[in-house]
Amino acid sequence: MTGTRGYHHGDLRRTLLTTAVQVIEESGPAALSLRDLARRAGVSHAAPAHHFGDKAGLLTALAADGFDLLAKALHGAGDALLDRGVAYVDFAVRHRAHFEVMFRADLYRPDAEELVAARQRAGAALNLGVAALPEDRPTAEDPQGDALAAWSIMHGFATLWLSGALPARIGDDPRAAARAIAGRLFRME
Amino acid sequence: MTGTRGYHHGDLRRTLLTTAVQVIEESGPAALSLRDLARRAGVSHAAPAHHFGDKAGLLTALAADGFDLLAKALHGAGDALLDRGVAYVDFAVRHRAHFEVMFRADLYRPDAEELVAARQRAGAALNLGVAALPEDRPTAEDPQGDALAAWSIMHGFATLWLSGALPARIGDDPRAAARAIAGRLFRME
DNA sequence: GGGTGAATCTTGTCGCTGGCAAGTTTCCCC
DNA sequence: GGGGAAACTTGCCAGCGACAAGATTCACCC
Repeated sequence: MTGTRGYHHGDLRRTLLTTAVQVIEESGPAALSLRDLARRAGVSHAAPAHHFGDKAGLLTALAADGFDLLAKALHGAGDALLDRGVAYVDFAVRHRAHFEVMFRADLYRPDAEELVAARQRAGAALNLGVAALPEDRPTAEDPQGDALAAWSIMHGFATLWLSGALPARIGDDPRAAARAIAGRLFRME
Repeated sequence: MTGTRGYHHGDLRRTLLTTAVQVIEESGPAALSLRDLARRAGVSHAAPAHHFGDKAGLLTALAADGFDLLAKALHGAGDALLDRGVAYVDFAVRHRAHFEVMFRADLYRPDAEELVAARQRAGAALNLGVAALPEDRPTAEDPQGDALAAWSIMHGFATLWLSGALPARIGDDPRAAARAIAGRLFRME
């Protein structure tokens, strides 16, 4: 299973995915090329197609990996909604390539089985944070609205951060900035 | 200046931009092709390069148009922050193609002169809404944080809406949904 | 230990794309 | 009406994604 010599690469599928993440982090999803990935892995230009079918197939697998990583990150962040919100932003910054692909449904096949399941796991992890809010908050009658508001503000901050649209005075610590912003929703803490 | 016959197209630059918007709305920015645009406009495959240099040049112009449209939409929405927030989401939904390109800096030249100016105009229109908040709100000491929080929640909601990631139960009226979400920030209204 | 089917990877090809170079036609303005 | 600039053309090249057909190796079972 290990070793990269010989006719068989040994772990080409994994290699292609991790290399794709590097390329996307450096140059964005638009710059990704299956032939370039093949060259970097030392295989022929048609080898990737065997594992993923086509480019959308590779990005589908990458997005599914991303939703699974996100679900794990959220679960590891504790129960409080604020902590989960900060973990969401932290995930977006640390796994920028995954995050950028996950929410660009035109790049992959959003109805692929593996992907739908992973996305559901991440969604469940998100909603759990809302259940930890105090029950006497003013908006307690509409927990789905609370979840959507929390998701929106953290997703928006993460997206703006990654896009480089934020002014420089924000600083370079996305976790701290996210915590300050998120605290304005509800009286979280 | 009008008329589309003859060797000179007459209004090719404008035609290419509006056609690009249609294509992006239907199939996303990744599906955009300069040669396809040229075919639809009835000109040769190299004609677009004369007006925009390359693909990034066309998208730079499209993004700049988008920031200008956004600035106008925000100014036309009244002074209240909540109304500006709803107008932001409304802009994203109505001008989906512009919006998708505007926040994908890897697709264009973010330091182009025309674009920087347009983005500044839109940013100023955004910040004006924060100035209309009541001065006795608890976070009044940090108006820039307020602006960032408001921008984040509306940008996040718009992005999630466009990406199709939201559950169907949200309904089909983005303006109403945005207003309900935004009201949770501050005691706006 | 040998054979067989499946998985993995290769080579070759096609149409499409973006970008460049060089040439042609038309417009504008003096 | 003439000259220079602007707008558009044809022709070309390398790179890409996708497909087809063939070569090599692996896994498993007798």
